[in-house]
Amino acid sequence: MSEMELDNRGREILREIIRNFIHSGEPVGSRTISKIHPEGLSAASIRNIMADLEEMGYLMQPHTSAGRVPTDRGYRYYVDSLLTGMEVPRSDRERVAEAVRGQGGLPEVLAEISRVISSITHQVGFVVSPDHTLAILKHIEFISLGSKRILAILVDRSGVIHNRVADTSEEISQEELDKIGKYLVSEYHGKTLTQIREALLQKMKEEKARFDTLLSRALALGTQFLQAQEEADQQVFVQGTSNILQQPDFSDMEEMRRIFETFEAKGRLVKILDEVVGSEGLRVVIGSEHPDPALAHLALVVSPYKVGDQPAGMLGVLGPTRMEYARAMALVGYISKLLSRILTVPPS
Amino acid sequence: MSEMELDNRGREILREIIRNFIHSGEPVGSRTISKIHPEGLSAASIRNIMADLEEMGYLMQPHTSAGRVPTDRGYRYYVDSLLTGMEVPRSDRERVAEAVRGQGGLPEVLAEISRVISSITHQVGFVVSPDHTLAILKHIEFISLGSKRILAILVDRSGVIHNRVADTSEEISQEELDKIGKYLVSEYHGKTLTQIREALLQKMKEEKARFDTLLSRALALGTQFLQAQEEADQQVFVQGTSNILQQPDFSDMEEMRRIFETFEAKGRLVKILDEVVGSEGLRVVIGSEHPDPALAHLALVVSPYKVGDQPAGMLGVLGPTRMEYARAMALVGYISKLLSRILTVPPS
DNA sequence: ATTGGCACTCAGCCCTGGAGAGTGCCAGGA
DNA sequence: TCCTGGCACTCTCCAGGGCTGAGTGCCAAT
Repeated sequence: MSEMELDNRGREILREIIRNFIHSGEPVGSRTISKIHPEGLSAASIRNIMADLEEMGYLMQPHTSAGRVPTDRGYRYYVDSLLTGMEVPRSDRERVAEAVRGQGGLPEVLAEISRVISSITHQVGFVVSPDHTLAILKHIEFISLGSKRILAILVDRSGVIHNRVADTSEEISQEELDKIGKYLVSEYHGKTLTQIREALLQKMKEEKARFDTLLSRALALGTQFLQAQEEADQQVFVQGTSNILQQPDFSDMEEMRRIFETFEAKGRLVKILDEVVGSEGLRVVIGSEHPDPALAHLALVVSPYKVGDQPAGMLGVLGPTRMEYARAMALVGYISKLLSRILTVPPS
Repeated sequence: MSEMELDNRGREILREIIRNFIHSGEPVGSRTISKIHPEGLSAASIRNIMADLEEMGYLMQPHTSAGRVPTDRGYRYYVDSLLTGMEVPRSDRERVAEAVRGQGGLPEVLAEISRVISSITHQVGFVVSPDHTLAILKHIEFISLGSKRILAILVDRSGVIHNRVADTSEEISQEELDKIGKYLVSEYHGKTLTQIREALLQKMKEEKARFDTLLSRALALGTQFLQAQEEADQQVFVQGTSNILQQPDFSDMEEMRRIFETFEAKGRLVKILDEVVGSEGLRVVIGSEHPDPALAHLALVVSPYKVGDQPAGMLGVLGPTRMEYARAMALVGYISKLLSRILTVPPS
């Protein structure tokens, strides 16, 4: 094996080194691997291979006389090519099931899921709530709060409740509001919010000339609230941030502070996640691969989940690059599939 | 001045020491104070006074040859007797006003307030949302989500929206639900949720014998949801946790972890706050005075706010005991009064 | 190609000694 | 009686030096 490609033995050694490091957190030396190695290579031979792996950028030494530590590139190779698939243990599946079965609306369930992820992996778990615009209209209701303030309550097919307050230019009576609500439901029941908004805009153009005040008000009100809804931030549930502090890998307070700041600024977090997550399938982002430097020493395992056939939200795990990738990936994959199923075919 | 009581000069010195320590974070020595002191006492005299203050438990030395540091008792005395009242600067008042004026419902405003508190004090800011049970009914609506699942939406007089999903024992049609909602509103509009619940329970006893299904269902449904509502956790908005990490006062990771855990477990946090907050007025809890050991090195400035004449929620600041008490107290007091006013006379 | 051997490097630890900050106490002065 | 200057003392902090243990890189032998 020279500098070009990784032969089979090199891969085996690399895997063993990373596995070891993930569990111990200590730089791993040639002797350690030599003892484990099935074919019984001597420490000296391992050293040669290690030197090669280092040259290729998969490993590095914290200092001259220490063992080796994986680089981000090393983890990347490990995740892409060395990882053996893993089942989610039965006990974990049960904990997830329990969280999903829980009482309360979707927000409560998502919060509970983030809690379970955090608790199983001992890392930071997160769930980003589904995109509102994909919600399918089931019921809409307008309630006058007095003097031109109107509250809109919208229920989607899976029982998620969206609400929004806005001001209108003119006073509208409660009866009229009821009628407008009924009209919108009867007309657009079963459509997604985006579809409805488009349909309303279309109709507004067509009907402009006419003077059916009820209808025009319905259109105005509907578009106004759907617009607001689209702009509303997605909710983010983050749990287990204190786990990050446990990790001995971190000692730099200033960096730590920036990480916590990122967790707190939910909007920024979603943006970062949006940048890296695809429309399909699980992604792993490791250390320096992150677009945001605040996460430069963290690894992210994230997967989108769907509502119907549209990607709607995402969930995952954040932790130090020294992370049990296999476990985290299995869990995140499992939950994202489960959640997609639940949201697509609503319970009952 | 001997061991018994603090004479005027002792108080002056103590105040100066604490002021100094709050700003520098370094143990303060006799020379430093001697230089500041208006009456021009020598360092040696200051030392004698310091020794007395230490004996009385207001100060301590981290080690023999260091300056003095306030004890929790010292801070307590400072807060109770040495603090000169302070105005909230105009610029801060404006930032608060802006947060309150913001678009969106109450939750958004409260979240924004916690953010402003954190940003002004550079500490952790928090707001606990008002107790649901004090809300005054304006509108209630039941929506069937199919197969015995029912969503209740309740709007109170200040425009806050509460919603809750629950299962019923038998299917109820949407028309019936509408009727039930209308009935409850017409009957109990303007009452608080607690009052309503009691009235309903009362009525249930009386009407037990009769067989008006609509009425009995209304009663059952109403009590069920109001019950659930009372049990619902109060929301807590916590912001600026990362500021805690900036503080050089903390270095013990394990303790830090426990603090962050406490911030994350909102329920536990509310319980702790409930224990210390009174029904009226601002409270300061310093270090070891805390009932919960997790906060043993933190200081808390907290005040309840009211809806009408009932204490409803609370808000405040959490930070190291080395905190700018005057500023924090002024700000928390100011905001709590402002919030009480807003919630009592809702912005039309 | 693999291995045992050997020299080398470096973090971690403990010890030491000097500098600096601050104290406690004492004796002299208003 | 209270205040103050002076002085010895204590203790942290830091830098330097020596030792140990872990682990490496390289070389010559198999």
